[in-house]
Amino acid sequence: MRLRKSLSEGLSRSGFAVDSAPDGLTGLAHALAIDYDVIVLDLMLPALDGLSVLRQLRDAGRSCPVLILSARDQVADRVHGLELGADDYLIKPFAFDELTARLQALVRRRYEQRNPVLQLGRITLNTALHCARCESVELPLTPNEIALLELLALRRGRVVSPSSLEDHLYAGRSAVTRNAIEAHVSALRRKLRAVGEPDLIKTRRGFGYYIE
Amino acid sequence: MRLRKSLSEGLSRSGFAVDSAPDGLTGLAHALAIDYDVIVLDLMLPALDGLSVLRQLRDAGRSCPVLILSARDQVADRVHGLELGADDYLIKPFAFDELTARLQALVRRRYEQRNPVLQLGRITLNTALHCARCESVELPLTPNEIALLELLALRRGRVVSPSSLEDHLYAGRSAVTRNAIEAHVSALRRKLRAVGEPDLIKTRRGFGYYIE
DNA sequence: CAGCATCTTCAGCCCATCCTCAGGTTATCC
DNA sequence: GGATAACCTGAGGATGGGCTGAAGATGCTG
Repeated sequence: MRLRKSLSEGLSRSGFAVDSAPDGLTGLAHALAIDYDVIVLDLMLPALDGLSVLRQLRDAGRSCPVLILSARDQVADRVHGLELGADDYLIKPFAFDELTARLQALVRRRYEQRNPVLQLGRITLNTALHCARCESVELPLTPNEIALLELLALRRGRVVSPSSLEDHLYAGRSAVTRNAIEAHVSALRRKLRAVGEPDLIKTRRGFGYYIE
Repeated sequence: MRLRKSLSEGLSRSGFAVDSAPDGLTGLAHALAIDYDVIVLDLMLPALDGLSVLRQLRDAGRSCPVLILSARDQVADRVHGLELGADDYLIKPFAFDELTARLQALVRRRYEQRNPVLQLGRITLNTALHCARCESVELPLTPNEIALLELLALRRGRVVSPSSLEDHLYAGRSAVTRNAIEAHVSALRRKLRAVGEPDLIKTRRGFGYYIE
């Protein structure tokens, strides 16, 4: 395909080390074998379409940043791609400079560990869309509840103190009772319990809350 | 510049491996190329001022700890620096010991963030989760007991005085009997004994407690 | 302005945790 | 080896941290 060849050459000239694959199946195989800094994924692919590649990549637990290339009329697919955990997209035809700029941004972001999709047990948390799903059922969380869940998820494996949670939820604004955080955690837990994840958020008495 | 040279030499003598740069531009280049443990940043620099160096460093996603050196009248800059993500600051002129102490604190904090797990004999202590395990069995420690264990573990190899332990456990709050610490050590030892580590915490009569 | 969703506070409950006391044990010093 | 101070430890009442349901406060939307 002409686009693939010219992309490869252009990106190489821009300083990227490029691997390219002629179809979805080989691409997926590469992506599973090698931990790339970033993946450019065309939605129109032979052998296995782009969205399936993305889904299988994410199902395998890979968090590598993915930029989708789509035609102007593939709006639904694009949205679907973002929900599946794509990180960015470009509409064909695009300016080459735009592509390199976005790829660089994605690579940079990767090192800040900001993959927007986090898997927490059976819960999938998308920090870009600010929504949480349990096996494709969306949880009806309020803004503060989502914010809490994201704060804990992004720091998973560490205990987060209530005061730190306060700082992030009410950045600078008026002081609230310590109980406000507790109330939100309580509500959040109730909703998690309803979908069968009662122990996602744990308490470490005297220190704060944590996940995992 | 005299300050730079004497700082370099002093820190080297104190056991730090030091790189130094004559101006902001070279400093930034070094900082982007190498993942330093900690950066000492003078706000008054030729070629590129300290705050710009800091901003560009953070924009590039680098989280390396930064200690700012500023003159007494640069209050606004100092505040701005902390907002940009500096971790500590010192006002010139400063005591050299103060600098090394703070740098060590920053390095230790960074180390703890990256590697929050300490191994003490058969006990694994996770300072991020504030929990202790003995061969994957979690010890049922109370907040004060965990805090005590962490304090001793992070200073292992040196004796920690009861008053220093008090300071950390009851930061500023009401004074308690000296016996309170003893009681907690006692409880902690009992739980360690129960998993077969009876001699982890030792007493140096007249000075305090220590590990190892 | 009414209706709705969300946020915050209140109050009460439960129970893990704390601190102190009192008496026992060990090290240190002469 | 005995006196003394430092340290240890078990027990129990008091404390307060954390949870939760309900209700008032706030703010957004149509």
